[in-house]
Amino acid sequence: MSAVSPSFKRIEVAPAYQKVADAIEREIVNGRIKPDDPIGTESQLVQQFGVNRSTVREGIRVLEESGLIRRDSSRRLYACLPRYNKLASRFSRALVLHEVTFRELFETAIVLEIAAMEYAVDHATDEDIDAIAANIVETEQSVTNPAAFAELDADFHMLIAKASHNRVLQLAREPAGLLFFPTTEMVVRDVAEGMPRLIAAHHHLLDAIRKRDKESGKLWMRRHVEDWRRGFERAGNSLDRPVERMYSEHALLARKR
Amino acid sequence: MSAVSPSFKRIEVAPAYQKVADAIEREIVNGRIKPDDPIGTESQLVQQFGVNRSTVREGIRVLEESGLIRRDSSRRLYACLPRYNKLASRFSRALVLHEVTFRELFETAIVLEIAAMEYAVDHATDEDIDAIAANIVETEQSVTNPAAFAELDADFHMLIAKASHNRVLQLAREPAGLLFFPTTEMVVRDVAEGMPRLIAAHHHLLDAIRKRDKESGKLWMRRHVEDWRRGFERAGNSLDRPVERMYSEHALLARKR
DNA sequence: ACCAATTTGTCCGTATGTATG
DNA sequence: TCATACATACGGACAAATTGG
Repeated sequence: MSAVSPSFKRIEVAPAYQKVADAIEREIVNGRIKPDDPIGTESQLVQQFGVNRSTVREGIRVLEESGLIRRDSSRRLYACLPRYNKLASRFSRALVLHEVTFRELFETAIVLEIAAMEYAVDHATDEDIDAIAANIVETEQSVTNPAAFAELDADFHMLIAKASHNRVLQLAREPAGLLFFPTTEMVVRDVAEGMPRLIAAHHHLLDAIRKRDKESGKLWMRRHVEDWRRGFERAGNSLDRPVERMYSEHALLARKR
Repeated sequence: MSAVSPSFKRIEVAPAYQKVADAIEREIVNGRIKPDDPIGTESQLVQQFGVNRSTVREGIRVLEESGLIRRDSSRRLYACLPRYNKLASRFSRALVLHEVTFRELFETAIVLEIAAMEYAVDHATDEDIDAIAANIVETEQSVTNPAAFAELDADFHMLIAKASHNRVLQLAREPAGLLFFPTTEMVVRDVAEGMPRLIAAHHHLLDAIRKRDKESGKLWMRRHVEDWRRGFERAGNSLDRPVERMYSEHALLARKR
């Protein structure tokens, strides 16, 4: 039927604001615009793209939300690296909306925490170890304040992940961690032996890192997370209950600047 | 000094478009607006919030980008659940921009893939098994096409994760997977025995699921991922090389609708 | 299949507050 | 302190697309 086969290129049809966002995104992802490079003022973008200011602004909002650009104190635009924390809370929010269960959270957290511990034993620096030790001291001093205690427990596990010096692992464990560790407060409130057991476990984990004893580290992390599960169930919760919407609000506070 | 302690509440100061976005987000996260519920037209939102339409539109762009609302074919606004895929590609892009190394990717992927396999052995349904079997048949038929072959390998691991019936794990492994598996194409091009070894491993993994043999499943998955690493290095790459920007473009194609 | 009403995408002009030099 | 540049927000406008008769 066709006399010739023209093989036209696909016509790109997208709203103007999207094209603006894509164009700037491309420059950043390709590295032609580096982090902290200025993007230019809105008026300049208006001129460069030949679209209206409102259109440029919509495109900018998209990039701000995805964390590729930010505004400094003077609201000038700069490129930046997406913050892990922000990405992780988006992730967490999605998990809550999908109504995942604590079992799913637990199953994932246990492997990621053990992996973080394994690599922390290999790669922890003296600074990492000092930070973890300081965290344990603080934790021991906050046994009368379950909320602060739970916060410090979350920090402990974050420090372990940081000590692994594996950013992918750090990023992968954070969404589950954001939802997982707030329950610590509930557990230590309801289970009397919760706090001392947790502190003892943290000591053993730090010791394992100091001694570069990988097997001991993995073992104690497994016990530690399993302990959380027992406490969670002893506090009267079922692992098959979905993560409640309430938690998301708690967890999402972190992302507010 | 102070005669009275007034204890005023913190004054919330934020741009109008942000308040619009936050207000709608709150309704969705709280569940008062459920997925697929209509959000209303821009004009309605203008009336309800008492702000300008441009302001409403900026707020909408933010929520669209974060995946909480979408527009259907008629561009009407609906609430929706954030898609895993979109979140994962944002994550992957961040990893690329942070210039993480293949070692970090590999260390994380190996624990997540093994965990996915472990739970897949427990929870895979007949449908899951059929889908995996079909994938293997397709893979065997595409040994002459490395690109399609690599794509099917990525699908295989996605199917394993799906068979785990753990959405947190599915979500956690996807960002690393998006960056990890595109390299399969490179490996099977450069290493002659790559394809048959990969296919054999997939067969063993499927067998393990069928026989509900968790130890065999974990063992073969470990071998399989280690095999990738050997192939990667044999193809002349260093694990300590950062994931290149190029890969991101490849991986990001997935998110385009 | 045609038409009227609605809605979105985009644009223009303007006012206001604020940051910077 | 003042002036300038800039971000935020507003009101109004119009064409194209979509909807619902």
